[in-house]
Amino acid sequence: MKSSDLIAAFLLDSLEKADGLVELQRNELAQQFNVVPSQINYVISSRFTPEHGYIIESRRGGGGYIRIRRVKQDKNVHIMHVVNAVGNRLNAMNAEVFLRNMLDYSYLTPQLFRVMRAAVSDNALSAIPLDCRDTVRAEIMKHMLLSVIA
Amino acid sequence: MKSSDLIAAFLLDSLEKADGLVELQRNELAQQFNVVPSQINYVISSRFTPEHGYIIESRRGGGGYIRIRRVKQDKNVHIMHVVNAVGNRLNAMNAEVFLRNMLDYSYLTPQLFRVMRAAVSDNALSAIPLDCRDTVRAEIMKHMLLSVIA
DNA sequence: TTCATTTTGGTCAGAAAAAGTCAAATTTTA
DNA sequence: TAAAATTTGACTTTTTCTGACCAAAATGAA
Repeated sequence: MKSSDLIAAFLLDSLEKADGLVELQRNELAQQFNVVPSQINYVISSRFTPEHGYIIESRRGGGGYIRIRRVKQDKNVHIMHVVNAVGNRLNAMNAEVFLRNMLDYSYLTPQLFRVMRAAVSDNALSAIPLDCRDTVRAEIMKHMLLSVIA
Repeated sequence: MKSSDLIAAFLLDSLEKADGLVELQRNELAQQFNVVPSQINYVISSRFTPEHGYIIESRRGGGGYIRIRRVKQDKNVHIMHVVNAVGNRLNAMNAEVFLRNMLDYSYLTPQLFRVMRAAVSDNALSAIPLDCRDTVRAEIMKHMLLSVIA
């Protein structure tokens, strides 16, 4: 059995027991599974992404941690659907369409709509080179949407 | 739990109870939390700055003190102040600090706070090269804040 | 008053304690 | 065998903690 799978299984189990919220210390966990610390990052970034329904938060320095939060999917199915529909790239026009649609269905308040539109607007993202702007926009959009669910 | 967080929590609690004005003795407080005195300075300068909405006054010599005062401001003024304070670059930690402060003052709803935090988190922006990430973050933050005012 | 002593708080740099990044090397899978 | 997934470790960044030394205010003696 691969280490990554073992670690992922452990984290899934912990999430189950802890009702969707688990906090870990990278070095400690790495030691428990006898792998280098950066492998914890690999496991998380390959299996606990927003697309998989998880939000990651972390802190460095003394007393640092990595926190994994599972977002509920049974409710907010529509929003999850949008998250998946966004995919890897998202242009400004489609972003607007998605947002307006959610506003129309009252999945978003008008204020939330304005803020999210501002965040993914071409104005806000103008410093990003065109070739990766839509990728970044997709990421921001997905993270914002998941935070609404969480 | 980190000492710094414990001390900050204690100070926030004191501020709450004392209606926004608290006065302390550096050495005494350091002793209570079993840290060196300069750590009190660290906690204050990392968490109770003007940007966070606090004013610090102090006096040396016999009967010396450190006074922390929370200042209340008009909502839009405060938000504009944050917009200005953001400047051209903004790292993830300061972003969090600004947002949390606005949340504390009820300038943002908890949901708005979560969404905005998600939008400027390092996770959402990980596709952007490090050397321009903080610039983009600053832009996104400012656009979102302005959309709240508008 | 003047000035030495004591009592505070202030600064800063370095150590320590985490987590993050990236790309090369290896292993697995199709 | 070629592509994808995994493993590893060297290097970076962020945050916290500590201590040595500095500066200012109060106090008391000469």
